[in-house]
Amino acid sequence: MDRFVSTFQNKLDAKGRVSVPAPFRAILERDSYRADGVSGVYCYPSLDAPALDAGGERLAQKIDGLLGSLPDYSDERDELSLALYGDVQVLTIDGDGRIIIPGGLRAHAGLNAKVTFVGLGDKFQIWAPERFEERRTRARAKVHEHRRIFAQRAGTSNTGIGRQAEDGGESTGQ
Amino acid sequence: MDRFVSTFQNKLDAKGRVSVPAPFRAILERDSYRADGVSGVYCYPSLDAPALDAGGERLAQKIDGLLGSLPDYSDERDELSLALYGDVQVLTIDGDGRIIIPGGLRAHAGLNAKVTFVGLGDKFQIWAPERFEERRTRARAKVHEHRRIFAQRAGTSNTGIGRQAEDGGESTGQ
DNA sequence: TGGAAATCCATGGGCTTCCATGGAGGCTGC
DNA sequence: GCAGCCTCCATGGAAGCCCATGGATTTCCA
Repeated sequence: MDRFVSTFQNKLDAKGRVSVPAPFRAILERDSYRADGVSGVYCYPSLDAPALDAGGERLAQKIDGLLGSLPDYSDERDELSLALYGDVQVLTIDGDGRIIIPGGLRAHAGLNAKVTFVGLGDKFQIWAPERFEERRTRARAKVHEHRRIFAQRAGTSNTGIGRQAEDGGESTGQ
Repeated sequence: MDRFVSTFQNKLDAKGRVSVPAPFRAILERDSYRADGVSGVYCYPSLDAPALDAGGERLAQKIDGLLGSLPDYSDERDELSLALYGDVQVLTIDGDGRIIIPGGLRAHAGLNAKVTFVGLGDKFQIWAPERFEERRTRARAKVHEHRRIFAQRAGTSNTGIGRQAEDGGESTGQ
């Protein structure tokens, strides 16, 4: 299955447009349920971070799945879908591979001139670069902390995961 | 499958007309059982909220299914069908994408100058903006309450849903 | 192997279309 | 004849579409 991986930094222009990194775009196209390949990006404020969560059909189905576990037309379901679906926006990718990030979402993530796209497997996130760096530093520290646990679980094999990340090797999309 | 998502705020004019948000309209058209694309909107007072529930063919079929699961001629079924069908109105979308909300429905939802449309997946709701904000806040709180349950159901992967929030960010369509 | 050509991609800008909104008639039924 | 409803038109702003550019990478051929 396709996975969103790696990070990219692109510019947000005066009209609020950003290029979606080409690799992400390719995944989104394959993930579209529409035969015509016209794909949208489901995007909503992250619940746990000043960032945006985004993904394709697969991500949307995941939300469906969560709500599907509640009985149809129960009060509870209505209430939860109001919060989950109500905050979602479907961003369309234009002919040049760009999306427009609406003001509300931009505000939530504190986006300015540049934005960072981070692959997270099933989905990706959109961050303001500064905030992302900060979060990344913290995350690396945590990974380091848990390194031994990973190593144990992973047995002898060496995936490289759980080692220190010091590469700095950004795969900065241009 | 198409989903109603995101929130929009439109004006109710002096004649009681409102534009149905274009994305919702597109879904309704695809969902229409009529080849000509002329679509109606099934609309009725929400059972548990000062709002209106609305949707297309799919929604109507879902209600049929719900009622069909109850025994014929049971009191339960009679009551429920009265509640569900009794107040249903089929609103027609005019050439400019607007509907007229009849007085009874308008009263139930307490609509005035502006109305908020919120997507709930299978259907959407129409709210008075103030009441909507209130409900949205409550709903978000509930999502956080449920975060653990959601995190479990979502499996190992991380949709971000159900984790702790620190935001309060808006994501209002337009 | 080195250099030229082709390709991909992010970015900028202009232009057209869409969409929400306001208002003017016209049809119909009472 | 009047009220309610529907159709049609006008408008401004936003969103989407098309084309141009320039840099980086890859391909290909001499």
